[in-house]
Amino acid sequence: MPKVIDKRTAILNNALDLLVENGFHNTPMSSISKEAGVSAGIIYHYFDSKEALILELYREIKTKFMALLFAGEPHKLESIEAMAQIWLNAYHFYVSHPKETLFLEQFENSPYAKMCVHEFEDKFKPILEWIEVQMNNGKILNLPFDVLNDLTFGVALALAKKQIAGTVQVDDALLNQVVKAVQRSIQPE
Amino acid sequence: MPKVIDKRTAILNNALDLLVENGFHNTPMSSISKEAGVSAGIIYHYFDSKEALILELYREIKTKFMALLFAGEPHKLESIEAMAQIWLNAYHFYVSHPKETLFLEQFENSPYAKMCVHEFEDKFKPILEWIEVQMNNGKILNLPFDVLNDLTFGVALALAKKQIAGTVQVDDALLNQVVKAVQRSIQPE
DNA sequence: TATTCTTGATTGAACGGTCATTCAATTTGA
DNA sequence: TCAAATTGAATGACCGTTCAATCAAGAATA
Repeated sequence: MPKVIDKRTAILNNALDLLVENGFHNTPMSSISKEAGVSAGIIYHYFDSKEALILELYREIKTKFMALLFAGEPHKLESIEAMAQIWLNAYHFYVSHPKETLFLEQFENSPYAKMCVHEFEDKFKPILEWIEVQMNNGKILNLPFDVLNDLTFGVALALAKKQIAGTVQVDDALLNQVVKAVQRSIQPE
Repeated sequence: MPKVIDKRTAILNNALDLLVENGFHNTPMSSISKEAGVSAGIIYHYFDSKEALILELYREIKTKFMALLFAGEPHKLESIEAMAQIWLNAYHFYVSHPKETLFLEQFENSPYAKMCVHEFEDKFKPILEWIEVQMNNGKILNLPFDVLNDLTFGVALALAKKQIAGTVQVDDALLNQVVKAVQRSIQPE
């Protein structure tokens, strides 16, 4: 029985680099195989198609992201502090995994998105319930979840993308200011 | 001398529809010509290449957006009200020009972006100066411009995209709440 | 131990489809 | 009559995918 996973992960790793660098459509399978040091055909031994390869990459990255999102046991924290914890978890994932972040962005803004974003929806259930409780307690503005998302995590992503691009230098003081601004925006006056 | 501009704008209009619907790379020139009711070759009479066509579309849309962004003479308004005015201008452009908005998004998240986004940078000069004044007066948090942007216009864009996608229904009351939330986030406590 | 056997891994040339672009020929309209 | 507009078939490049052939290595056999 031959090795296994080495070549598969080599393919995935190099695919990530190239897909982020050149975009999905300007990344030929041939360039992925070349960069990974394997033959053109072998990719089709591990993946059904280019699309399947990209979907698999998405699933792996998104799973890793989800795991880190709820790190630090935010459910044990009180009220608005839990939100700050999750917000910072998201932000730190983004800036410490730039390639993964840019991949997720490209993926979720592509036609592929429809095919499997729903797979991760139920991971958000606990956070949705938590938000409902906070709203009922008057701790958080009573807004649709998607709108709250734009006001909070959307800002984290946008800021991280600027940091990744080098457009802004985000130090701890600035990050703190932004967290407070985000909290202020979603709290009743 | 034959007509002129009809065919050119027919090409641009149909290109916009198709590029937004199918993405840049899944929109063959042949489909654009077919949809516009012209022959395949004529596009190259009006545009040097597919890339040139896309760049031209971007320039026209971005120019239209910029013009509307500063409508209502916000410079005559006081303080934080001006910001709300511009914010609403942006939001209303987005929701009333969904195809244009999705095109801008796709364009600015593509490799094309580097080629001409800088062309519109100086249009922002006046707003930058206005912000500096507000900061010095303690009306706005002293944050880098890009960060302020994410906290304000980034939210407008994200919300508009959800509205376009039909994910959330944004009525005037909700919009008002969001504007206030955004204002709160960038004001010193 | 030495020799097949077997099965998955691996190769890379070749196929087929798509698409941006070209251009010789034709049409249009002043 | 001329120049610009227009056509659409042809060209050539690119790229996803296939596949017949080869390889590698453990299992079975002698």
